[in-house]
Amino acid sequence: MSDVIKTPASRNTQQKQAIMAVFQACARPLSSQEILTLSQASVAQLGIATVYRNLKSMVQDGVLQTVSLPGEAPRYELAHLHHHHHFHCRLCDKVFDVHGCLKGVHELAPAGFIVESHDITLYGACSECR
Amino acid sequence: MSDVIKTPASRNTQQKQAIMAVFQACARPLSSQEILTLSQASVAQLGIATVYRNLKSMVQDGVLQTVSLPGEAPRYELAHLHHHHHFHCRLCDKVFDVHGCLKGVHELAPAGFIVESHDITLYGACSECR
DNA sequence: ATGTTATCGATAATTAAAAATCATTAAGTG
DNA sequence: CACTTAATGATTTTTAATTATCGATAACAT
Repeated sequence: MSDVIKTPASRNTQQKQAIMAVFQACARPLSSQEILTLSQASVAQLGIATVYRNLKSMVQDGVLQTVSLPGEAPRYELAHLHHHHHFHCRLCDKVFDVHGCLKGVHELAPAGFIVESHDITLYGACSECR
Repeated sequence: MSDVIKTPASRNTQQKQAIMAVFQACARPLSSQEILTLSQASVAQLGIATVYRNLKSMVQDGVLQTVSLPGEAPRYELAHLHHHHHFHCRLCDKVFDVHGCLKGVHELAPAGFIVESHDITLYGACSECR
């Protein structure tokens, strides 16, 4: 007898494929509602519970990561992107990636504080909305 | 007869005084729970509903302003402080002010985007916790 | 093609933060 | 001091996001 615990085989469902395709097509952080709406173009009867289930498993699998912005419900983006920050459009509420960073961020902290990481969020109007 | 609508007189209660005193003593953003606990040193029987009520009116009156950090419930700080950012200690969960800012923050945005404001959040260990 | 079962979709339940309710208390005016 | 009523404190309700439930469906190994 084996002590090995069988991990249940995961299935490549149309729902999961549709969600993944949306992330690759959009290339920006998406809310659960955006994911639902955008994925329903491929799988019309998709439900919100399925979106949440897949987001959770895709984060656990390291495919996606959560994006937290001030005062906002979590959004999700593809994991393993290199260091970047975010722009939140006040008009359309969409979030976009901002590439690049700034020198001296960690030196802003008061003396005696140890800085391990940082987030920068920009606010304004995106190119579509301005 | 006058068309003037009388604004109900506000009262300078012990509860409100205690809450205000806590903000002046701490000089950092506080959560509703921190405000409750700290203010109970002055007014032992203080309830959370009173904290929420006073926070709301103090924000409306422009005395306090909300501080939103990624993935966190709102904190509150005295309004009219000059431009600053925040440090969130991963160990004690307290938030501290970070004075100063960086050049070129708004130039990080993609071409065609209009940046109106920004937030910088630092994460790590505060001087007490490190 | 068939059987097993992971996953689905619809909906109910849960959770945490904030707001509403209401009888009681106390601030501040006269 | 006495009175009016804003504000309180304990509690319930609401709200919004997420999770759990469960019968039905479809992925996929055989």
